[in-house]
Amino acid sequence: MQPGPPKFQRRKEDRPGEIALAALAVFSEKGFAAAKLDEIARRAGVSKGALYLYYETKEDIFHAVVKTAVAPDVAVLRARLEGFPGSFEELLAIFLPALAGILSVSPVAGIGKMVISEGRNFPELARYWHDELVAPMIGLVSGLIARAQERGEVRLGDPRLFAVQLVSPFLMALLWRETFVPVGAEPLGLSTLAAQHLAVMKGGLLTPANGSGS
Amino acid sequence: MQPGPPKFQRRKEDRPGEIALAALAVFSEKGFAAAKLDEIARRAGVSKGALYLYYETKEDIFHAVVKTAVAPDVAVLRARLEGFPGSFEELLAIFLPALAGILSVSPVAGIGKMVISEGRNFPELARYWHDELVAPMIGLVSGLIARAQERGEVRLGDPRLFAVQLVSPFLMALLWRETFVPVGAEPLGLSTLAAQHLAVMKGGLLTPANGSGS
DNA sequence: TGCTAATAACTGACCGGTCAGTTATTAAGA
DNA sequence: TCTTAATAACTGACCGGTCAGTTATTAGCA
Repeated sequence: MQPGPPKFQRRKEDRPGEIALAALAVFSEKGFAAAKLDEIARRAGVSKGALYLYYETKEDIFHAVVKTAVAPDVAVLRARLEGFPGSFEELLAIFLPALAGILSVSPVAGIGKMVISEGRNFPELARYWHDELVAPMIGLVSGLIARAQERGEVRLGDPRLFAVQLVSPFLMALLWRETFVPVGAEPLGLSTLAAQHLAVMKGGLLTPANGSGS
Repeated sequence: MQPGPPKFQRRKEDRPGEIALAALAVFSEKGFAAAKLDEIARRAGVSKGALYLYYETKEDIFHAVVKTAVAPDVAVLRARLEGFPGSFEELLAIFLPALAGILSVSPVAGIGKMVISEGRNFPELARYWHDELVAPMIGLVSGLIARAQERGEVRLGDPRLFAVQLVSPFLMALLWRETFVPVGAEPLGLSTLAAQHLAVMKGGLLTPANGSGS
């Protein structure tokens, strides 16, 4: 009887991370409900039963995915914004291209789309995402806008809605890419969009003293 | 044996419309995959089997929903845009609030979110929606922008991306309402958003000769 | 160093519930 | 009476979660 290659190895340390990585891919591609645990297990190189050695439920796996794959990107963006020293116009010139860059690369895109897709049927997912990521980011950006308004750099208006105006084109570009490009639509150029959006926001959001002078 | 009220009535003419109406509600609430035919049938006041007297498959029912519930709204908007006589600035002042109004009321919102949600797993849905509604509308708006650019009313840049900038805040507001408001987030005021977005777009999208003068 | 007992990481067949779609049957309506 | 709209019971595929059994790995002992 040849021993042959072993059927599996015991790698307790690595499994959770590998499972979360595989789950990120499958969740991004299929969405939460349509993601099959069998496929996550297959891609992670383990059996389905092994998933339950490290995680309680499917939702538990999702939370792990968010923590390991999304939170770091957000933390970086957050740190960059919080400590920014320059004017609001300079902040915009940094922030918009940075956002475009992150969305091009980071798994935030796929997971974010998933939350939108499945939020209705899995409220825990929506609540977690909102409380942990969306609300703090919107609050941060709104605060920056409010302070710029006090300094007279930004026109009057609801800072929260200005924040929506700032980020929404990128959200739409992301959804466009995930939804319509696969069925033949022309992609939206993220970097061009960032540049163009920056120009328009400078002209429309900043007060004349600041906005026209660049 | 009392005859009692009849167990059902034969209403061949009305059934398809009633089923489509019930399906619209269920699809909007649950999304395509999670919408159960049993529930659609129950709300339409028929048995599940009756659905199959009038429609071939679940996807077939969805196509009926789009045709009967969404297309009319889009046609109205389209007609209003195509025949608009005034300047681009005047067009904006009509178009943005009109868009906000339609999204507040029409089932386009729910169905649109559904297409985004399920597009990945049901490409037919995404293709149909894109080809029938999204692409024509984007093309129409882009065309209007391009003509305004030729007249010198709008700044230079990719008209398609300008169109994205114009409509994306409303898309985001809609997704916000459907995704995060149910789990406790503060709603975004659609009409305030329209007014604020109009002001910013006037300042940033129109050329100085046109934009500053209102 | 080699042999064996003990441990626990891992497997994969299975179960219960769900749901799109089917069909045998009934009864409304002309 | 006859046609057919409509019902209600049914089928079969699918999938999250379980668990009895298997095997890689380590510890104990000579």
